[in-house]
Amino acid sequence: MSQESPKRPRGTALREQVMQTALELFSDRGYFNTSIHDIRRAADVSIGAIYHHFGNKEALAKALYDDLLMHMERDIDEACFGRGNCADRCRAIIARLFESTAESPRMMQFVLLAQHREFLRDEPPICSSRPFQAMKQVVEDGIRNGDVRAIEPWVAASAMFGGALRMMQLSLDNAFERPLATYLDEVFECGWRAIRS
Amino acid sequence: MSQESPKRPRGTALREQVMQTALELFSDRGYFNTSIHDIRRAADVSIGAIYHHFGNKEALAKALYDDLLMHMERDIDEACFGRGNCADRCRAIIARLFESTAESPRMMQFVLLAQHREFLRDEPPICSSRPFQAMKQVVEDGIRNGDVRAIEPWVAASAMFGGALRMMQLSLDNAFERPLATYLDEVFECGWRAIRS
DNA sequence: TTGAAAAACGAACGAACGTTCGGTACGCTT
DNA sequence: AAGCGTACCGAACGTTCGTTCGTTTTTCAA
Repeated sequence: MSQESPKRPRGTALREQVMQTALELFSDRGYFNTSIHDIRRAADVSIGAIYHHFGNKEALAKALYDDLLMHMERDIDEACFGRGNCADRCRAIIARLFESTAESPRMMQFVLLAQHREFLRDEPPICSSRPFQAMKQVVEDGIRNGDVRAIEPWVAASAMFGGALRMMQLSLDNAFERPLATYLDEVFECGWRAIRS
Repeated sequence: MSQESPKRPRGTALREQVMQTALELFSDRGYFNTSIHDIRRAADVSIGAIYHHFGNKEALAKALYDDLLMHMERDIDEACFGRGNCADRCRAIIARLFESTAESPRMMQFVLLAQHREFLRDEPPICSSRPFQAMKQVVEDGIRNGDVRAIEPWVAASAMFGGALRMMQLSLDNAFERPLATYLDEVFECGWRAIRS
């Protein structure tokens, strides 16, 4: 009988414990204001365990970043699934992003604001990561079948999702009193008016 | 006779020398990857001089940040000057921001991407800084006199300028081959369609 | 039961960092 | 000339950080 001790998580459990703690500290105080010793203390694990699982501090951040990007990509894929229409897809993507921002603000904070290139030096810019490429692809498909005006795809993607992303940042900065989701209709309407044909 | 030595700048000249060097290093490698000793070496000044003028590292960053925000605010004010029309103002603001991004990419990088709250802990979020408030104000005026649809001001401002700001970030990440300015017409057109009545 | 690999532990280390401080150089007033 | 304040200098300091590594504990197949 293999029991997972709540006090001293072993194996995969410890790995996830460390990653979750690291996410909290990194997004609250920033990567450089968080030491391995801080993570050790907050996660109640040993220095050795962290280095056993991740190798070094930068690799821990990279593992976290990859994990969060994967989640975000899955969210976007799920939002598109079963929707053929460009407008429907865009709306579903924004809705999903808004939900994630409300439910897991730290995750969004890390992905959007992490300024990851300051500590992941050779990581490509976030605009070329899979989830953002997928968003651009949806708009490009819209241009191809005529739902969207024939404009530069970068411009179209920025116009469609730029406002929504800004609203997410503002929400993370606590600029709003109402929940982010209550702005969904207006935000989508603006983005769609910007690019529809 | 007071002569300004080019080799060993004195007074204000040294101060600006340090700030310019700090901007280069901070925006190239990031605040935490740049040590005071790095700045000392690159600016060819002494440690003592830096501390004499700025007090400490964080205060140097703050001085830089305030200076750049002031520049940006002046840019926006100048763009609006003499233009009463909301659309004209918005277009002029985006044009000016695009110019600044092309001319002083490091300045824009620092202001937009610096993730300044990671090292300026008690600085308010950038969305509440003067230049961004000014952009929101232009759109609010547009709503008041009917040029812009009656929607939540935050949504309208994000829709009008969110796409442009995203394009600037993409440009700073070298996502484009063409100069940023060549997208100006399309970017403005998208933003304006999003919010015009 | 045993043995060896994997996981976890944490004291200790060396390098790098931000900052200090005792000092010198210079310009201006008296 | 003398006195004074500002500007500048840089060796040295104390701290913190990421990382190492010898050791202990756990797991599990044989």
